[in-house]
Amino acid sequence: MNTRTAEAPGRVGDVRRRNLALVLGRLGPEAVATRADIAAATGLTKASVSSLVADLLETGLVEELGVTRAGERGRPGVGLSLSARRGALGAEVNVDYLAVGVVDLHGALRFHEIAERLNHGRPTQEVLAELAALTARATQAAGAEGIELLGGGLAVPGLVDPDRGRVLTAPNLGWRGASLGQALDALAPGAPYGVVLTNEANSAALAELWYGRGAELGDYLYISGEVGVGGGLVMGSELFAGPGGNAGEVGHMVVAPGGERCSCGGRGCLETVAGQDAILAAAGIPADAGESAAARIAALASALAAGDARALDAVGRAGGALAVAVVGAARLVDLSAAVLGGHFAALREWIEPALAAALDDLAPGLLAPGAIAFSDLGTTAALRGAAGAALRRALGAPHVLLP
Amino acid sequence: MNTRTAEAPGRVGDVRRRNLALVLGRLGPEAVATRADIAAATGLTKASVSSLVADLLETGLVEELGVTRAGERGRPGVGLSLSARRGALGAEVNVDYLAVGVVDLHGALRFHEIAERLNHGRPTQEVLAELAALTARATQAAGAEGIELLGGGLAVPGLVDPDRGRVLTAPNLGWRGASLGQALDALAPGAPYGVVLTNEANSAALAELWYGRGAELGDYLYISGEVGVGGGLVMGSELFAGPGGNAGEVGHMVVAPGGERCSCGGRGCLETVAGQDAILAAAGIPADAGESAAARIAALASALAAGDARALDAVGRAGGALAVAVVGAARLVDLSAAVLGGHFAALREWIEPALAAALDDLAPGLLAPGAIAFSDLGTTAALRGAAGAALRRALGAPHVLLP
DNA sequence: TCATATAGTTCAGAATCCATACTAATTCTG
DNA sequence: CAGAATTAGTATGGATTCTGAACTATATGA
Repeated sequence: MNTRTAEAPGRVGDVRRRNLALVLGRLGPEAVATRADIAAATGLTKASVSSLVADLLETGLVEELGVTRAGERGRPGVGLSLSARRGALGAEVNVDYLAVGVVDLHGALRFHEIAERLNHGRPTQEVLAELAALTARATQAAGAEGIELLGGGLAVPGLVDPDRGRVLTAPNLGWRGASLGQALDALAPGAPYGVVLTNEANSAALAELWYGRGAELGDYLYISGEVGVGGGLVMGSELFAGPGGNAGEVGHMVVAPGGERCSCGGRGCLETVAGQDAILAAAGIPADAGESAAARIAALASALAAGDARALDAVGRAGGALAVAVVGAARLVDLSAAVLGGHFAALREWIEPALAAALDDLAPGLLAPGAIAFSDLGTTAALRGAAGAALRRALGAPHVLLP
Repeated sequence: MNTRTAEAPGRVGDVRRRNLALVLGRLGPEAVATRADIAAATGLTKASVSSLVADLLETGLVEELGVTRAGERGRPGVGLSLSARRGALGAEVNVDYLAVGVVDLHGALRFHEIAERLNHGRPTQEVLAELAALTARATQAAGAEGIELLGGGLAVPGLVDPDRGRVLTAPNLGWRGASLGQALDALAPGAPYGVVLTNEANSAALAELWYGRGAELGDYLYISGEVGVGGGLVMGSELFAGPGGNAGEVGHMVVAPGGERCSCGGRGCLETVAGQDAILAAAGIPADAGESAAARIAALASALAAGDARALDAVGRAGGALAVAVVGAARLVDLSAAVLGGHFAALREWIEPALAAALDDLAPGLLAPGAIAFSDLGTTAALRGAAGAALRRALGAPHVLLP
């Protein structure tokens, strides 16, 4: 490697870019603050804040709300807040559905549409064309509500190269080396921050941070149970992407050294114990052609509720395997919590005790009680995360909206 | 958590601080460049580089070497290089020795002294007093060679809080909650960048990056085999410390879910299979009171060379356990290499094939051939890393040396 | 010896922040 | 109810540091 990163030189203007983002950060989602509040919180002078806010108002990201009723002495301040009239598009291609949505700067999901489709094996172009029709409706709906789209994100269940807009490999879709290129930006035409390709589990991990259980947990590992088992690491309120951008691949951590062979060629991967197919097979739920994954998980839940021994054993082993991965993450990168989504959230009632018991055996006291949370976001997680990432791009670089 | 980190506002002067460090980065260890080279490489104008270099010359971190013989047309440039007359102190307290050294800005170990001591259970104050005597000799030797010390680092085998100068827990020394405070800075009196407390494995991981096998590998997991098994993550040419500063604790990743109970209270930790005591016990090497760890490892090597079945099995299992941890790290944080130090390096001949075979079984193709390296730094690793970290502090913040 | 090429310096102009002084709008007090 | 006190926000001048263009310095080559 030895990539001596040719860092860009610092210019005088960089200071302003940084401070613009700093001020925006103080407004956060839905938070209202006056110029004086911001000056006190950031350490900038009132004069600088005034100047910065003037620029931010011009971008349209920030709105004045009028005088705040302080009830105290002195001139009341003017409330500032992120504008709910700016938003971003989120889209997801998953194995059994397409989904799109629009999220505004207050974090509200202002539009949402989901289309059940079995996408495995369908040609990339065909899927994208259908997705474009959905996003066109989303864009129109946003326009009707007075929302201007800043950018967008597309989440897919696989490894991606966001810089080149390529899906490197998405085994559960049957995609490999698909270049999306212009088709990506066409999902949100004219949006100043463009459309970025992301990994579905990574997006869901971020959605948990911004719109779910993540904020209260701090730094955590998100594990998504879908056909595959994916994940994302959130540290310091950011996704940790890793040197090559593929961090969080918990599905292929080794949790059972002498275990079964995995589709990845390895052995004893988490996916071979806790993946959808693995759990369902171990529980003896038959694979019915054409039946959706959600339906099979529901059947498993029924079996568990009825006390079926095979099912209970399968889910218990999945919980134990998750514990091995969670301990590994806690030790290796010093995480203190985990959030489980996908079928793990659906099977919470049975996964949770098994996981807790295994944690207590493998590393007692490592995680605080309550450190394992379960996602409430369901199928909107990935698209909310993808849209949220676009919004963060805007909040992190507001200067591109200035002349 | 939700620690909305009160980021400092950007000031105009920050630009210069950043650019000073940027120029220093171009000089790197031993690299020679002219002002024009630096301007071309960084994107700064010649005017800015001249001004920045003038400041850096004043700090003493940089020296002019005189005219470079270009042999080409035009005025020859003046070579610039980091000064070998600036250095930092490195010190290590380990279970069976104390060690100190002085490393200069060219990366050369200019002084080195090691004192064999069995430190387990000795009072902190007593050990520090003895260490201070060693560092006093190191400081004097540095002065005699014309080296000015910028700062220092002290590495200990345990969890530390660098900000407060506290050893939280160092089980193998029997230290717990020891506040070093002023004793730390007293190791390098008057050094402008102070003395920082670090974890021994983390320091060794960095030493590998700066002075060992790390630069060629890029991003890697360092695993140190000592009485305990420690580690450090190096990504993007930096140590990844994790949210709480305790990342890299590979010794207690779970590698054998049904395995033995560990001293940490958990079960199946890497340390229970690959720690010094675990390997020696499994190999049937008796624990002789007063005998140094190095001697026992040597005895194990003899047994291995003689083909002793118990010894071979013990080391083989350690290699397999290491593979589980390495795969976990590769998946979770997208690392592509590992460096093994301590007794793993001493037992390389037997560890290496076992590890390679296990990797091929658990995750074939994940790591490139040659991705597993073994350290050559021996007992100097931690102190070189601790000194190197002090030098990097200086190179990253040269402005503190200016009036 | 002079043209050409490259290294490095000088200086004016622009961007930006801070400190200070100012204006604006509200509550409190006599 | 008028003026003092308090807080919000704006305007202005000075300091820092970058860029760009013009300049000086020192080499090679014809």
